[in-house]
Amino acid sequence: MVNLELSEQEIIRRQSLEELRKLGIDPYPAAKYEVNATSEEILSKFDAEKNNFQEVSIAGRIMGRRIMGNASFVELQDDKGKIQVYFKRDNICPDEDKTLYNTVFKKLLDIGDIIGVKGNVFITQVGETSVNANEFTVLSKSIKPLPVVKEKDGKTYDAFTDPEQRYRQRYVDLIVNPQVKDVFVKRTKIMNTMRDMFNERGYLEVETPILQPIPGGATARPFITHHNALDMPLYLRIADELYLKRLIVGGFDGVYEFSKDFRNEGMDRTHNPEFTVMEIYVAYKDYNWMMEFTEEMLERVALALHGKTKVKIGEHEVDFKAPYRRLTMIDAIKEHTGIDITGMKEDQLRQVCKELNIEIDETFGKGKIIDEIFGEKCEHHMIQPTFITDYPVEMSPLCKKHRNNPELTERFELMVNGKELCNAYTELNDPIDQLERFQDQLKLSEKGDDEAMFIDMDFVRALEYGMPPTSGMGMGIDRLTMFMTGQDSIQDVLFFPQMRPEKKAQKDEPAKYMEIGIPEEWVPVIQKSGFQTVNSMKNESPGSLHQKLCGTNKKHKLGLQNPSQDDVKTWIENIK
RNA sequence: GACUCAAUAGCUCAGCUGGUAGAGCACAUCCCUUUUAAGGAUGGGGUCCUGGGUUCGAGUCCCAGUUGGGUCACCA
Repeated sequence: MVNLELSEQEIIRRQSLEELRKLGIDPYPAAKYEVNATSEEILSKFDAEKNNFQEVSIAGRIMGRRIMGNASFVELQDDKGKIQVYFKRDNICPDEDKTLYNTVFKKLLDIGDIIGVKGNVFITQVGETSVNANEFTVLSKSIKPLPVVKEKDGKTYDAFTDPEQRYRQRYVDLIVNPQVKDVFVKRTKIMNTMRDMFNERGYLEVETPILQPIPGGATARPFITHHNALDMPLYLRIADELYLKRLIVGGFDGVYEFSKDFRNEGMDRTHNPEFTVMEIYVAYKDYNWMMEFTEEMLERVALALHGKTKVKIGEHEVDFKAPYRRLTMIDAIKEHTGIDITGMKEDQLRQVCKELNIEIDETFGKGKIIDEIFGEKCEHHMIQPTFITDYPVEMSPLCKKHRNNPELTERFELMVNGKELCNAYTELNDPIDQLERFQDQLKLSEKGDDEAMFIDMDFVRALEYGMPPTSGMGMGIDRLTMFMTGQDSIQDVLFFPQMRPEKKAQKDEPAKYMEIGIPEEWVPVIQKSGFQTVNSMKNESPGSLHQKLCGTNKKHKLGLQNPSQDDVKTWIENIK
């Protein structure tokens, strides 16, 4: 019996699957398939005069077919791209038996199937490099139809564009939208370029705990989980800073980690609950050194990706060529508001906010107010890479005080395209100062600031043993990838962005139908007729329900013996 | 979290002022023995997101919900 939940095309493909088996062809063979060329290699290196690629073996997914009697053209897509394959009946079937071409190829294969092809490369009359197939092998039958996207001269027809489906079913997105693949290839290239540079300098890639008893190193609401054996709460890390600095204490002079961090906060175009940050710590350096290191790194990444330092981000062209402009936070505020906040007290800063029409909270400390002014009035102006330096001490509890001004810290953030891209310090290594700063955070927390940092006494103890002067930097990899690939949503640089679970339509189990006397084989028919639950039939008239069921039976040629009207009447009466 | 837009065939989308659900691609059957999104003909395919309401009658109007997008807020 046919499955009523399947669409017509799915049913046909399942039938093809059976037909293949009947012909002795395994639609899901176990054996490896030897591949000796990719579409990309063939298209870029084939030379008719050299007559190379005369015994190629390629494999991929059928993305389009043009069947014309005893000759056909297939678009075959592999990891690197697409190539046309020419199927000629008498090539595939040199003998009398033409089944392989007429039945297997023409009728039983579909768009979406994965096949292997052996043949020789040639150029068609129209001038397209193609593989002339001598034999083909079914490698995997696809029983769900793929969205068909066609293109001609760079113009795309019927593109698969629904964001919800693209993110939920990324595999489909990757198959039919090849440019999506490119973003993720670039993402990996970005990380590899950084990794290469760090390794060349002898810094060590390390791994630190994701499950942490104290979520430190940043201010953010963490995810909380529970360890059964220890019977204690654990937090998913919001940063790896405190662990990496412990490693600097331990004697590594340079450590870095590409770390998945988790923050239990809102989601939008630039925030996903889990995201990737690269953090690096280098001993005997300060934040001035780190600025040079950072601009060198970004220049190198841009060059590796694009071969040039200029990158188009939205409507702007951003140049990652070092050096970048350096501007203190106070100067940035002066530049964009005309107000010099140097040396102002909290109440004066609140007055400034009032004048500038910036809303602030009662609980805000001095540092947070300054940050608010900067965020409101300056941040979005910083299109070209700009280092903003010297943040107020209150908002940087892990950062060393400025060598010339104890109100400030030796911290910088790099702003690109109006957004923060990275954050770096001359690290605080004075254990007594560190403890005091943690205690100040506690006071902020008592004042009502729910994002103030937790105190990590073990980290303080580590500093008490002595940490060399160190500079550290953290960079959002998702955001960097967005910039470097011109995507304006974080969902487009994550393979599997977080989504609400798909809702399944509520449906009663067959047993519930059988309780009121309905034979099991009629349950799918009833559900197909629109009654997903027993209760939904309650107010239906027996005559109408009877007609609908018989109709479904007939329409789908199920061949079931129809129930009598009295049967149906009894069923409805049995519903409680 | 607020506001706003959207959800119709496997995919992309029409569907007016409420009156039997439409197209292109895909699919099937046949013809054609064939070259570039596309040869021709015919045909099948629908829980119009879900649940209520108004109405003689709802894809369409109203209310509530679900999911997604956008803007804002929160948030580094």
